[in-house]
Amino acid sequence: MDKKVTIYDVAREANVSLATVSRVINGSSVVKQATKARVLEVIERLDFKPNEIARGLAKSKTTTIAVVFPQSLFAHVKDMIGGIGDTSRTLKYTVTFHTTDDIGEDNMVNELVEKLVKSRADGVILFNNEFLEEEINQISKYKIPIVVVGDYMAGDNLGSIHTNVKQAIYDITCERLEKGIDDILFVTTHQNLLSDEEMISGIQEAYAKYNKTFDQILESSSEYEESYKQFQEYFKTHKHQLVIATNDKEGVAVINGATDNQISIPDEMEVIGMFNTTYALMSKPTLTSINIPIYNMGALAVRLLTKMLNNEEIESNDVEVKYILIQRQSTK
Amino acid sequence: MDKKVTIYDVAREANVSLATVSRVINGSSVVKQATKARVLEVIERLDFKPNEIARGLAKSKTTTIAVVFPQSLFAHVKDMIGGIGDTSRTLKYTVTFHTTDDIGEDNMVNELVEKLVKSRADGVILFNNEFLEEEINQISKYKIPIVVVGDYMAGDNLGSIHTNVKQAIYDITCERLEKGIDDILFVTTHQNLLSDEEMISGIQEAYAKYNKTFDQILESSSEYEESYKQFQEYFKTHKHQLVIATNDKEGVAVINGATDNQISIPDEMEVIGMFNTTYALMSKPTLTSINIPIYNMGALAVRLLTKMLNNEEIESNDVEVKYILIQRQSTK
DNA sequence: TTGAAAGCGCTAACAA
DNA sequence: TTGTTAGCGCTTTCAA
Repeated sequence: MDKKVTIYDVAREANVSLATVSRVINGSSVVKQATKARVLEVIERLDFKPNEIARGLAKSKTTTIAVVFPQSLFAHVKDMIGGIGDTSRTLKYTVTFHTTDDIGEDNMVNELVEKLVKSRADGVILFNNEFLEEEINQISKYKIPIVVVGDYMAGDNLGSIHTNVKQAIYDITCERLEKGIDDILFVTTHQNLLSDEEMISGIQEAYAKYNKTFDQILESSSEYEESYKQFQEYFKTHKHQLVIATNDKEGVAVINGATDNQISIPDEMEVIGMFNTTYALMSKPTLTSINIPIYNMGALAVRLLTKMLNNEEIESNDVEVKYILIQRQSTK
Repeated sequence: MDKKVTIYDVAREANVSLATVSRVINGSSVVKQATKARVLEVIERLDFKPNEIARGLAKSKTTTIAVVFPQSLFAHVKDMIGGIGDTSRTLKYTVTFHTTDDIGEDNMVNELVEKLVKSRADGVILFNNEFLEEEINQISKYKIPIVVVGDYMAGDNLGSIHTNVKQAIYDITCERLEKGIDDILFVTTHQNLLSDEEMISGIQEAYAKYNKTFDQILESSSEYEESYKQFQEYFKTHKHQLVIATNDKEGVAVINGATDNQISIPDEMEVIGMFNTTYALMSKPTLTSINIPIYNMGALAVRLLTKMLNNEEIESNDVEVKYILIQRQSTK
């Protein structure tokens, strides 16, 4: 076990050429059964594990996909990692993770691309974030296939997995406006997996339909503690009929902040969160939330990307997944 | 940009041998300034990015570290990823992620090791889990350095980052026993980042010190929804003076389950969670929790591993990090 | 200070 | 069905 055993060792021991060994480990069908058996026996006996690096060099393919995301999006990416991990495992791809700061130092994107290119990842999965466009531009130069999660995107060597949040928000808003409820607050944070611009335009279009204009947007911290404090203050002097938050953590902060000010939820004020995370289950009252199939988005991203890599048939390189509104106690 | 530019292209363009180019990109000091400048200019102009795969093959080093964890531990690993990502980024290491099932199929560990060995990762970071021993045994055979997070471990090519939870639990328990509080319930889940055996022995030793025996242990689901239901039932017929949970999610489930049964916290029952996560801030009352510096543990794991890889001086390959009890409303 | 050349461990024509 | 051989793109002696 001391010296790494190579394909040469196997070849010598099995009395065949290394080409034959290579054929065996790559499942070529031309090898005679007897030879194959002999080679396999030797591989087993010597505990030979083909060096993926050497193979990568020879084939100019690494069967590696790079996943890139800003730290702040981690909470969302987290649930996706299950889907990404499982799928890439069954598809025999290795995944490398690259996190970026949120600070957005000037050369951050450059550094990232440098690393991606050097590592010769076959493809990359990106998440909707404020530097997305820049990232795509840079990476595309090197013809590396990209799949973006969280925003609509399609093109050459470029696909995406997304969900129609705009529609979701539009529907919710229309439903309230229909009932005469029009004091809606939209709460967002700096970084979000799903485009908050889309969501806002969803609300706006709904308002427009009822000949009203919408402009109640509040930005809060992605740190629960901070946004909770913010809402504790905020609800001393404010109250709305409905609050829509871009994620459950904010939603819970709203519930707790409002409750501290004796605002009764959902009677006086309704709250809706997003992503249907564990957070939504913990609050009192529990939080109504838009469920986004995060795990699936991860799985689909890997699936789509590998299809692109292997030139498989692709129905659409711009995949939409369905959301569902999960009703809980924070809405009527 | 179409054909990948290689070191040959640079060499030709700069009128030097590829050895010289190699020296330049590896920062060798022997190259004449003028030559170096010329080469760098060409590198820039051609946008040459050295192929890490080829380099890996030539040097038999990949500057890659593999991080392996079971899906169920993700919630904990999540916060560590920041530390792992940041540190490996500054140290110029690439990290690959490998998740394992919790099902623990027979050959799961074998498959994992197969992948690790083939990928020629320089080192691996493992997390405390039920298959840890098996994983270590298998991986060690290939002389791949390992750092374990979450449990004490030391040896040849083996280090660890851990925290003395046993002491933490021991202290907490003693403090109560001193006051005559001896009805303590310990709540654990199937998989945990920190060894619950350690924690339990911490309680037991405290009890022993007071000539009592401890045996109130409850296993609950790692799914909040399930454990919440479990505690809603449980506290219909039970009550304790103190509940210690192996993580905040369980702690919140306890608080909510008990509160539903009109058990007043902390007056009638105290609750302590672990890891000091956002969950602990959301509950009402907020949850007292043992803060474990998760980010640092990730950073330290990478640091220790890279030291092992580069034969740097190591004070101890068994690093202990400090915990702190964060007092909140769920304890008196 | 630089260059020539032999690997690193594998794949993939091309021959046999 | 198998073997020979030329790469893949870099690092690293050894000479010059």
